[in-house]
Amino acid sequence: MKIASWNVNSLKVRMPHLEEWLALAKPDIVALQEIKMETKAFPAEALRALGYEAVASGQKTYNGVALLARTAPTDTVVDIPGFADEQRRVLAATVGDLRIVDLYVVNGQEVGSDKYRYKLDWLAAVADWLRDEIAKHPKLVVLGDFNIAPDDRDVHDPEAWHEQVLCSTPERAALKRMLDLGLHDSFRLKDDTPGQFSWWDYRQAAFRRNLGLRIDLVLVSEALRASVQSAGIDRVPRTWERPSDHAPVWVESG
DNA sequence: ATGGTTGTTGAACAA
Repeated sequence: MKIASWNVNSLKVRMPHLEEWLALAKPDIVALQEIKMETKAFPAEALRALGYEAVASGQKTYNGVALLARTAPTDTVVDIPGFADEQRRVLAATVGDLRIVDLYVVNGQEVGSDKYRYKLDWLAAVADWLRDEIAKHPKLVVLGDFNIAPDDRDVHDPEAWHEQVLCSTPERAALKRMLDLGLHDSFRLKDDTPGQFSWWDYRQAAFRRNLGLRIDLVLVSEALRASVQSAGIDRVPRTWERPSDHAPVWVESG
């Protein structure tokens, strides 16, 4: 069972890349972020033709998440319980015996900004929700664009990024509160080396110079931890023409 | 140098 996450930064632009990558990587479940389209525009039929059933929660211009699986996802939730939010950033569903939660975490723009405060409030609400989800569904996978680099191994230049957004102590503490529910960063179960990134800025030839951050994560619950065979980051689509700024990340379990 | 690139929408915003 291969489970992946990819921030595609516009599914309209990146649909050819998604199709190519599905054929290459053959994932069983894929969480997408930043589809940047309304739900009604989501290409469900094209994906079905490729062997994937899909659910989406989109909006005009920004955000938007979707979940693809070999069998139809059920029991879909698109709102954080008790947290009013017009932004379409979460999608939870059941696939087989797994509960999947796809997150497009708020970016936060700059430490101390209104958007940063929204990010921390949003993360707290999601953690509260996940506490209930993991109690109901022990086999839980939480994956997506977390917009947080878990620690300095995940940052190309920790000094430059020190206490900057995506790396600040309150953001990392919010992520730790999530992990403390009994979730594990699958990549770090298999690889403790620094310099393994999932996002590179479009500017300054950042990908070519590997000036990136690891901000896309696949978290697995304790019940799934021992089943993780391998985990990784697929840099290949980032080399393609007109790429997303994020690479797909994945875990193989079972 | 508060820069630079990309995407959506149509000059500004978000990342």
